[in-house]
Amino acid sequence: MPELPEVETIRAALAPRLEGRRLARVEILDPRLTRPYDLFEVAEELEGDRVVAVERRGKYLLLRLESGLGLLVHLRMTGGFHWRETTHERALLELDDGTRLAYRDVRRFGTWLVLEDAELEPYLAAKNGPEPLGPRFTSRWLGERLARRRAPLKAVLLDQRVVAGLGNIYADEALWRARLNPLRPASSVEPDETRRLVRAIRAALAAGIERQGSTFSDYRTPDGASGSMQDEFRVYGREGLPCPRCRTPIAKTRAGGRGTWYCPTCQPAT
DNA sequence: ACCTCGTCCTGGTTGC
DNA sequence: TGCAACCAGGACGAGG
Repeated sequence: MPELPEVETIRAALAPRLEGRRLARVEILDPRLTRPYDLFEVAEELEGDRVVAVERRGKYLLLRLESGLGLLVHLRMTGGFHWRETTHERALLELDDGTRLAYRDVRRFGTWLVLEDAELEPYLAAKNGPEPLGPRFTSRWLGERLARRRAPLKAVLLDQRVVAGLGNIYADEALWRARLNPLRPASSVEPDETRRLVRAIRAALAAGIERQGSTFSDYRTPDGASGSMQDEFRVYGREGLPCPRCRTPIAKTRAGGRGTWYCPTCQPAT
């Protein structure tokens, strides 16, 4: 499931080969991709437009086009781009250099949205809080958001308006690094714990980017390569295995409706 | 306003 | 061995 490190890895792989290229052909193979809008006409409109930048905001990929339009892609669970032919292709981009770029999405949760230049910023700002690796994500900001929420800490971290880009995996990994229990009410987190959490979120995501994301089911880079972050998971998916810090068996619970792994010793309930 | 839960979707895993 | 039920989860909408 692509989270910030996986989306950033995909962005970095696409940018050098997309930027400056014209979209010679745009084909939507699965109409669900653009639901609730009908993108078939817009797809035609995109043809001939030139990609000027490939950006990432939270878990969104943004293809900025010369005309001012932006193609906003959310990969959800199983979306991804592939330079080579693959299965479960839901859309195709053909570039003016003859290159074929396929959009693959087994489970079809992913979405494509085309917005005008002026609409992009308001849309992204409404969906996403600060970038966790950027200067706006401070312990003060996070502390203010946590203070007003009684939901489990992990559930609040999965709220993209609080911090953009965390998903189920990196939320668990960050909480382990910060030694915080995922089920604690968010408002119970103290200022020094919030500072630890900010550093832990940054470290967990930076490690993921460095390792080109984590591949254990579906995610691949556009070149078909696997990430290696899954070999570095401290808690995610490791029920019963020893905590890397204290050797206590990792426990599994549910938080915010999601499978949640943590160390009962390092991450005590209170 | 906040919180929880169901929904979307498919393939891999589990259990009988 | 076969097949159905279950499970995974990001975002969103319904309902409390």
